[in-house]
Amino acid sequence: MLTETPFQSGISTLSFDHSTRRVVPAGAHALDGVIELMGASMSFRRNVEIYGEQEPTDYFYKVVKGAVRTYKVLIDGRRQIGAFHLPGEVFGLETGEEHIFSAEAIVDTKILVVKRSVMIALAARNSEVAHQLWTLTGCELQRVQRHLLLLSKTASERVACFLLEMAERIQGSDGMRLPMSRQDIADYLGLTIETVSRMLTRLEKESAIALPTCKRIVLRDRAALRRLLA
Amino acid sequence: MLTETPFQSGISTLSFDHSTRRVVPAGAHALDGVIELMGASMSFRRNVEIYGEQEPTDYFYKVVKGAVRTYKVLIDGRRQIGAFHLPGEVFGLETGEEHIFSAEAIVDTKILVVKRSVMIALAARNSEVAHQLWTLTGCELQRVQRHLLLLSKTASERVACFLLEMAERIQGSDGMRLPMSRQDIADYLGLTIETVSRMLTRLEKESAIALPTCKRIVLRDRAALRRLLA
DNA sequence: CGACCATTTGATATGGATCAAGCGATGTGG
DNA sequence: CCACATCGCTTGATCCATATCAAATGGTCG
Repeated sequence: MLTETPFQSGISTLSFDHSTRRVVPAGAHALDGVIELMGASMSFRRNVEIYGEQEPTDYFYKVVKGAVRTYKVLIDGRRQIGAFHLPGEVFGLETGEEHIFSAEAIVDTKILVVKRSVMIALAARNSEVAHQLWTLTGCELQRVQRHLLLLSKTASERVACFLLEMAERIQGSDGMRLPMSRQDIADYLGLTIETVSRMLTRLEKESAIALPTCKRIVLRDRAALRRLLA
Repeated sequence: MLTETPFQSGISTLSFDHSTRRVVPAGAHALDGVIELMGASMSFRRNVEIYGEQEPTDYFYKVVKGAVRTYKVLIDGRRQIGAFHLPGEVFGLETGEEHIFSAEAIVDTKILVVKRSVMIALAARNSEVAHQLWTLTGCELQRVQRHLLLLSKTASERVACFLLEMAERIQGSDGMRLPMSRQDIADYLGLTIETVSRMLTRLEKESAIALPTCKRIVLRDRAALRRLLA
């Protein structure tokens, strides 16, 4: 019942990954490589929409510089942020015909876009690309599942979890500079800005973190934060 | 940089889908077909574990009869249910090396299992299978995203949303028989059993539903339930 | 019938939302 | 360079939806 094509094994060549700036085996980052090679560069100013919900899922995206939020506005006006995407990350990997979430630039942002149809055609001919399309989607699935678990925790646990997650993704010797506002954080965590602010203040009083400015956060006691991860 | 294999198009043959009991084009349900043809049948009694979290993701599963819940127990002892899987549905489609959630039979359940490595090898040779592996994972991603949005709603909205979702998946002329307990529903919706029970009672008082027995639920006014979907 | 477990119902407590005010950073024009 | 306006953040007071605790009811199986 299955049509067969010659089995594909091994790695045939090398390529340069512009996001990690290293030469890597083609295939190890085949999809990333495709985006780097074939992607069109686009720039979006702060708060500008990249795509809207219900628009056709015509492209895959990769953040080069800046930060992106995906979100959905509920009927009652509240906004749920689905994800933050930082430089090097691929987003827009949906299999449905239409986007479920909207995407906006949080700050001035540069992204690469590749036509979805091109990538799918490529995946049909190249099992390495197909495998990676699947793997990336699986990673996104894991991320959303972790986000789901986050929403069943208390406010302080959510904030601690968010800080540890961001610290892993934003490198910085003297703490990290968050690109997103308190409202963005609140809408990601399913809390209000007031609650987020109160929890940050509490963590600062407990010396778990320091807040030199409101966007810059230093994790002073990661163990204390991890103890909050219910 | 990409190794190429002959492009694969069209549908070459037909197959019988045992879950839908219809002859379908191979490829249209290629992955399902593989599971039906190659899957090993297994039976699990009510409340028996199918796999545990942190166990290696060695298999893909398809429910034949019964119902399955996937869940994670948090440090504080609370349980978050990630999904309910009903007959005909594929689960265990994770790309990571280890399961993030555990899976248990809700009632006496029959499932088909296929080795993950076999399916991945097949996907490497057959782009139709690869595409479907991706598509199914994408559907699961959508499902989890909808679940995430559910958790940002009020208690009555969550319950209404759950009932409409289940009604679409469980056919039954005179209402549906839910396989899961109130505790399962509560842990899926991030509520307590008391709150779930109260919301059901309220919906019954408002004539939106009827509760002939506690497991059997009749949707009497779907429009009223839909009005609750914030 | 009686025991057991799941569900419902009732009374009270509480975490986070809401409403409201104050504070601090950033930018603009004089 | 400073006064002032603006916007985002923090802090305080109160309220409410849902959790928690407790008891009654109902359904199932020996």
